[in-house]
Amino acid sequence: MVNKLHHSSNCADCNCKVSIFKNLSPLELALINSSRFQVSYKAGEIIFKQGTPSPYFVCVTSGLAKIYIEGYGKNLILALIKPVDYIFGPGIYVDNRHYYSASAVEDCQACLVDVTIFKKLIRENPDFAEEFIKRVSLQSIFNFDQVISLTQKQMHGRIADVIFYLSDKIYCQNPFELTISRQDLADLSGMSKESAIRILKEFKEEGILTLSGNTLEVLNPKQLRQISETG
Amino acid sequence: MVNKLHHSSNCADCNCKVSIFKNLSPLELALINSSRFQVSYKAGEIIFKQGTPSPYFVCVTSGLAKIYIEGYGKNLILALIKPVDYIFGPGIYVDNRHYYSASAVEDCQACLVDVTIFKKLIRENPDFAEEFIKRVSLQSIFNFDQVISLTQKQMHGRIADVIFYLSDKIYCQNPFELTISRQDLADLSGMSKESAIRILKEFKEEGILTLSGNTLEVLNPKQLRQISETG
DNA sequence: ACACAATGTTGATATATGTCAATGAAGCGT
DNA sequence: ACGCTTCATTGACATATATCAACATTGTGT
Repeated sequence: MVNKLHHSSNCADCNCKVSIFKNLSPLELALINSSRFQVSYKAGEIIFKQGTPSPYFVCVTSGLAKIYIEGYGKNLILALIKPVDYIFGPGIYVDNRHYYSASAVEDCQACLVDVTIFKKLIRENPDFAEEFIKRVSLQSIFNFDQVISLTQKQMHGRIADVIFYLSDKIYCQNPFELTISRQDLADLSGMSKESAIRILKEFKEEGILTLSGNTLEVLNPKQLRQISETG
Repeated sequence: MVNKLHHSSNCADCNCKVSIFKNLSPLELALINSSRFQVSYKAGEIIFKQGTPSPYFVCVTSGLAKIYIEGYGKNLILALIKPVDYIFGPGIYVDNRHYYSASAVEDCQACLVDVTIFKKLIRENPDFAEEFIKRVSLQSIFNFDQVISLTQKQMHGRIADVIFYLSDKIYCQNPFELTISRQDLADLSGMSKESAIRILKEFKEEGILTLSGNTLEVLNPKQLRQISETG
C-alpha cells in the first residue's frame, strides 16, 4: 500500500504553509518538518480506515483523495481532498480513532505528521489554534450544506450540487476531466449509481451539459443553479 | 420574546462549570460571570435565527431547546439541547453568523455570554481550548451518525434512532413524557409528519412501544435496536 | 361552556427512487 | 490480439415515501 518513503522537500518550501500553517514560526514549522514523512498512494488505495487509530495528521500534496463514511451497505463521500489540503478527523480530540475512511481517487502523495506534535502546537500557539478551529468550523458548515442537500432535495438537485462542487471547488475549471467514478458520484449525492447515471443522461438531453468520455462541460450553469435551488 | 433579565445565580455555583468550564480558573469564571446575563424563553420562542449575527455563546440552564437548519421548505433538527448544555455554532470562528436557528421547545432559561470573552479565554487557556475543540469534535461525530441514519436508513430505522436518542440522551428515562411535537419528531428523522405518525402506530401495533397521550414507553428495546440496525 | 385554532390521525393516491438483470464499453495482463 | 475483469448504461419493475384531503383531538381564550 505504501510505496515510497522520502524526505524530498521541506515544509518551509511547501505551499502547505500558506494556509493552515501560515501562523507557525520557522521553528515550529521545522518541528513539523522533522517529524513528517511523505507517502505515495496509488489510485484506489486506502489511506486510512474508519475505526482505526489516528496517529497522523494527513496533508495531501498531490493527486486526489476522498474521505467517506462506511455506512449500512454503502458509502457516503464527505469530501474530496485535493492539494494542498489536510485531513483531520474529529476523532483526534476524542478517542484517537478515525470516524471516516480515506482513500486515493487518483494517485496521491501525502505528508503524515505526528498528531501529538500537532496538538502540542495547538496548545502553544493561539493563532494556530484559532486557525485550526476555523477550519474545523468551515468543515462543519460544509457538512450542514451537504446534509440539507442530501435530505431535502431530490436527485436532480443533489446531482446539480455535486456538479457545482466538482467544477467550482475541486477541478476549478469548466470543461473538466471527471477522475472519479460514477459510483463516487452516487456516493457524493446519496443515491444509487444507476440513478446518478440517469440524471446525467437527462441533463445531457436537456442541453445542460455535455459528457463525452469523462470530460464534463456545464453548458447552462444558470439552469443547473435553478435545478439545485428548486430541489 | 425575552421575558426577564436577572443575575440571580453565579457561574461558580452553576453546574455549568462541571463540564466545558471545568478547566477555567476562579478568575476566568468570574470574567464569564460578569459578562453573562440570563434570559427566559417561552415554549416556541426563537432564541436566535439562522443567518443573524452571533454575538453570544448560549448556555441552556433549564427547559428544552432545539437547534435546526431551515432548509428548502422544511426544517432539519440537528439536536435537542437540555440543561446544562451549550449552543456554539461553527459561525463563531468564521463570519460570526448563525448557521442554524435555535428555539425553545419547552419554556427555557439560558445564560448568554459575550463571544469575544469566550474567544479570549480560548486563546489564553490551552486546557479550555482543548476542551472546546473536543466538544466541537463530539458534535461533528454526532452529526456523522445522524447523516448516515438520515441518508442510508429507511423510515423505520430512522424513527428507531430518534426514539433511542430521546430516551437515552434527552429524557434519560424509559417511560418518558414526549414534550416535542410530531412535527419535531419528523424534523429529527427527516420525513413527513404523517409518515412519522404512521411508523409510531406500527411500532405500537407490534408491541414495541406504548404511546398514550404523550407518554412513550419502549417495551422491546431489543427489537427496536434490531430495526435501527437493519435500516 | 363555547368557539376557534393548533395539533394529531387516517386513508387514498401519486411518484421518486432503489433493485435486479441484461448488455455494452473500456482497461489490463498475458 | 485475446480473454477477463471492472465499470458504465439501459430497461423493467417493485416499493418506500410524500402529498393531499378529510377528520379527530386537544388546548386556549373569552
